[in-house]
This record gives sequence, C-alpha cells and structure tokens, in this order.
Amino acid sequence: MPFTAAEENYIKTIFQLQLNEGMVSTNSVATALETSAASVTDMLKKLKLKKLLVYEKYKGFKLNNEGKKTALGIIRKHRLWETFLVNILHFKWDEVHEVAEQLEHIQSNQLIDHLDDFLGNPQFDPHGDPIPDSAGKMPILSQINLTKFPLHVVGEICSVGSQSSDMLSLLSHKHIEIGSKISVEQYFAFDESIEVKINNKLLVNISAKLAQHLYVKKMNYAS
Amino acid sequence: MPFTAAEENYIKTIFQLQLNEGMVSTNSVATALETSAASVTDMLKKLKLKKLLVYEKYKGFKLNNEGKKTALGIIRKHRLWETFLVNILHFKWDEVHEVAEQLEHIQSNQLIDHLDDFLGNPQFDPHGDPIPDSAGKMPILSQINLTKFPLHVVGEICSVGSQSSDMLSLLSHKHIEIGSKISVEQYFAFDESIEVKINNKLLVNISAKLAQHLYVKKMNYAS
DNA sequence: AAATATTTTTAGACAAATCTAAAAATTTAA
DNA sequence: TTAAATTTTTAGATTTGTCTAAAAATATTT
Repeated sequence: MPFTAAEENYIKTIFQLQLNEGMVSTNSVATALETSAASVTDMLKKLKLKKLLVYEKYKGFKLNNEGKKTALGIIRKHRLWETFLVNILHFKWDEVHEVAEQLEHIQSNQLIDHLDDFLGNPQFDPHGDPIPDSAGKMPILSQINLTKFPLHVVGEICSVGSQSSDMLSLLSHKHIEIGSKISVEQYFAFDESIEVKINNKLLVNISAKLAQHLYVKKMNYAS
Repeated sequence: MPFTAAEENYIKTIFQLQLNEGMVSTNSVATALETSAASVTDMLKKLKLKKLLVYEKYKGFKLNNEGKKTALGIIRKHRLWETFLVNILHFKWDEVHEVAEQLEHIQSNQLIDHLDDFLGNPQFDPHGDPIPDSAGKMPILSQINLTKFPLHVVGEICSVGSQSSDMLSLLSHKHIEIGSKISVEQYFAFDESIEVKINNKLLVNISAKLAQHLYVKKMNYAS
C-alpha cells in the first residue's frame, strides 16, 4: 500500500509521540504538526480505516504493528537521506532536515535499498540517531537523556532529539555537536538549568529545555 | 515561486510539445499526460494567472519566457537525478524514469546545485539528452532523427526521445543503447520500417515509430 | 457533585486537481 | 456555405487535506 505524504507525516509523528507516552492524544499530534485538532481527527479516521492504528473516539490512540512498521520505513528513508545529504553532498547537519522531509516521501524500494548500499549501510545518521534496516530493526544504543546523566562523568553526545533549526543553531553556538565530550558539572534547581563542560575545556550553561533534547552515551573508560 | 507537482508536470509537458510544434493544443497535452481535455483547460487558466503562458480560449497556447525558464529548471532536475540514479546508484537506464519523475519535484536549489557538483557538472544524462545548467543553458548537439539519417553512414545513438519503459525494453532487446554505432542499410517504403546495422555487425529491423524516437550523431571520421 | 475548563469531534466550507456530460466554438467536408 | 465532426470550454461532482465555529464528551476544580 502506498501512502500519501500527509498520511506519512501523521504516521511518523504519532510513532515518535507514542515512544515516550504510549497513548497519544489528538492535541499532541496537532501541536507537533502545527495543524488543528479537527484535521487530526479527520486523518485518524482515515488511518483507522487503513488499519494502521487503534483508535476509539475520545479515548486516545496508538499505531498497531502495521503502523509501526510503516513508521519505521519512513524514518529509515528520512535518516538515510540525511546521511546522504551530509556525507555525500556536504550539507551541514543543521541544514538537512527540511530537504529530508521531502525526500522521505519518494516511493521506491529499489531507490532506498540502492541508496543504503551506496552509503555503506550506515547504522546511525548524522544526528546520531539509529537507522532502521529494511526489516525495521534498529541498533540499540545505551543512550541517556542529559537531564539524567550523573555528575562529573564524561560522556559523548550521541543524539539530538529534535531537528529544529532553532535548536541546531543554538547547539552550534555553544560548540556542541555529535561526538562532543560532555560532563555535567553543576545542577541549578532554580531554573533546572545545568552547567556542562564540553570537550574537557569549555564551561557552558544549558537550559532545561535544551537538555531534554540531548542524549549522551557513557564513554568507554578505555578510550 | 514554488509550483505544485501537478503544475510542474504540465509545464514540462507543454515545453516538450512546443519544441516540435510551436503552438500547443489542449488535446495534445491531455494525451501526453493521460488526462482529460477539461482538466487541461482548468490548469491552463491557472498557469495563465501565474503568467507562465500565453493563452487565449480556443486559440492554442505556449509557454512565455518565464514558463520556459521554469520548464528548463524542472528538466535540469530530472536529468541530474537520472544521472545520479544510473552513475551512482547503478540503476539500469530503463529503470530510472519513474523515480526521476518523483525526484524532479523536490524543492531545494541547494540540493540540486550540490548534486550537480557531486556528479561533476555533467552535460548529458544517461539517455544522451543535454542537461541545462543553473541558468537554463543547454549544450547544443548536432543530432539528427534516425528517419532522416543518410544511408550507409555510420553514426552513434546519442539520444532517445522517450523514456517509456516499453520502448526502452524494446531497445534493450534489439541491443541498441546510447553510444551504439548504427548505420541505415535499407528503407522499406511499404511500412516505413528501416533495416539498420548495429555496431557494424547485427542487422536489425526498426519500425517507423521506433525510428522517430532515435537520434543519431554523425561520427567523427577521425574516431 | 455541580460548575467550569479542556479536549475532542462534528458540521459545514474551501482550495487543488481531477472527472463526466453537455454546451460552445472551430475546423473539415460535403 | 451549410452540415457534420472535432476540439475546447463550461458546469457540476468528487477526493484529499485543510480550516473555523459549534457541539459533545471528558477532566478538573471548587
């Protein structure tokens, strides 16, 4: 079954929301897609008809297995295209999102499989997020949200939970990128901001909101 | 101004039709796009409003300079993507058309310029057709339709005036590809078919219809 | 537990792109 | 040069995805 670009955007968004929350609400999807709640309800009916999600009026909803499989296929395409744009076409990592949002809707299994091979079957995209394989399997990464990372332990930024260019330019300003070494030096209860050390040198303050989007991998003591 | 995929398909089709005929008719566009004449009329009104074509009711129409510039931009994207698919992702030249039809509608100047550079600013696509540069200029090729090619002169297949997979598989069956050497050996008035010699060896019969789609470049006597 | 606030759904409308059927204009042919 | 055939346009529907405004259901608060 082929899906429209609009359907795919809903599927992808619902998938990402239900990773955190289990059940998803109409309003949360509307906010994420910057559309009205009424539009979301309309689309939910369609996706229910296509048997991609479990949904009952007023009760919330979530993707079923078929829906999750579809979402992983879209995420696979998105992350492979981002990898292509950064690694091959030399885009900067904060410039790729908008274009990848378009490319992810191109319909051709042959295309995406050839692209995957050409890129060397990468496991992670330039933001550090795992790329599902053609069966929908993703490598598991023991990554922890920065807000939950222990004090004074050196870790490595391995994923960024958003691709908004506002956020990416903020990170750029703070000299934070995928692979940067980071340690939490202090926690300020007043505004929940934290002070971190980047690459064992630079001390930087990070807001609670920003920290919620940064994922860190504990570094191998060997390295 | 960004255009919808539907608008772009009309613009591209009208451009190709007016190359041969100057003025274009509603029916010819409807046939080319496999849609109804009524739909074409609807779209013409829209494209006129956007000042892309010269059109008066019942009088035929053609793209103005703005329309032609837009068409060349779409053709540029299509041919660059075809080059990418064949040269980089190792698609066969008769498999790329459908995917390129989708990719040509991706909106990003940065993307297409980076792609152009990555491919080495190619002048011709895998079908032998010239690729417009970012200003809309195309290299000129002294190519002649096979039906007008003189007898017993060796030429080289340099372009194929259609990408229908029906036609491309027929060519493949006859062992004809871009770069094949070809000479016209005999002309049969009865059905306007011609007998050609491929690569100085194989004698093959070609229908009038097929011949109309093959373009040949006179070979340099030196090579 | 009743009143209030929030969330969700319905109802009705709109724009884009398409269709069929019928009317209007043009072209061809007798 | 009328009549017939063809082409083109209009009129009215349909589908997809969206919207606003109002109604219905659920959740919260006093």
